[in-house]
Amino acid sequence: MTLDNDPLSDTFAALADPTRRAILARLADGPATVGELAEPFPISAPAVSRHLKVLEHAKLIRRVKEAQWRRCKLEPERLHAAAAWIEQYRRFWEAQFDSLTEFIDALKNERDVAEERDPHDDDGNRST
Amino acid sequence: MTLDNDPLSDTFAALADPTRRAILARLADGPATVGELAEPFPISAPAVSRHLKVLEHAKLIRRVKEAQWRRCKLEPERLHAAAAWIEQYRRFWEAQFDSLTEFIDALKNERDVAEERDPHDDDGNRST
DNA sequence: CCTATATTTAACCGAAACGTTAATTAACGT
DNA sequence: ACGTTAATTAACGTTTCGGTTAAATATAGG
Repeated sequence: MTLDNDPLSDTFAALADPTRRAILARLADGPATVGELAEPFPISAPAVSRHLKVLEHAKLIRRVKEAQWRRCKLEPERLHAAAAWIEQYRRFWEAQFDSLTEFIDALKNERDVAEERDPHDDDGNRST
Repeated sequence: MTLDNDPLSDTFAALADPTRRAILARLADGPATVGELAEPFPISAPAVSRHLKVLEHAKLIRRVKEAQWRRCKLEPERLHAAAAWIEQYRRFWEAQFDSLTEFIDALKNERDVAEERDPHDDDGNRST
């Protein structure tokens, strides 16, 4: 639902795409232009542009015009809201598990994949 | 449906639907049968069944057969993973904001809506 | 003004999401 | 065995999503 649903749905929908998550991860290292963001991905510029529009609509990023570039910048407020929503269930997993390290590892792996070239390969661990 | 993508995509995609979030919220109060879960929603039983299948595929719930019922139960591990992923960005929002209460309020609102009758209500909490 | 660069919009396509109703499977109670 | 209840699967339609290429827009700079 691209229309103005509830913010939480927009946030989670935006996060449901690995390319968009990779874009956010890259943006966590600092602002970047659309071209810089598009460079690692094997998809066309319009496709990236649309991903950015989704992220912007979800208010996960903000784009500021700068000459002929649009510099993108992380906007963490909605991530905060999403985390707060999930945190409701903290008592559940705390009651059952306590293994945090594997999740940290998993997200680090995804981060590496994003930093590389191919964002839609989940177990594509590789070395350089 | 989401064929075997990465788990994180499945998790966020599952959370992107307000009906499914409401189902999870209800399940946070304890296990329930499909019929019990379907009752508050104005959609058909097959639609609910499919939502449950999405949640089960994403491993956010588990269904155990019990006579002619299928009791659904929250499975928090993937929520944990999703929270862990988002937590990467904690430093960003901590650097910029500190208003936590409004998010708590927002999720309470969504919870109320779910508990009521109509799960697809948008809570326009903030301006713009 | 003209051109190169950066990015978006338009038009289109196939696949997936989400809803429906009708039919089906499974288990219970009598 | 039969009928009832619980839930799913089948078949179908509409909308959204994610990708493409081609065209449009905007800005910098000779």
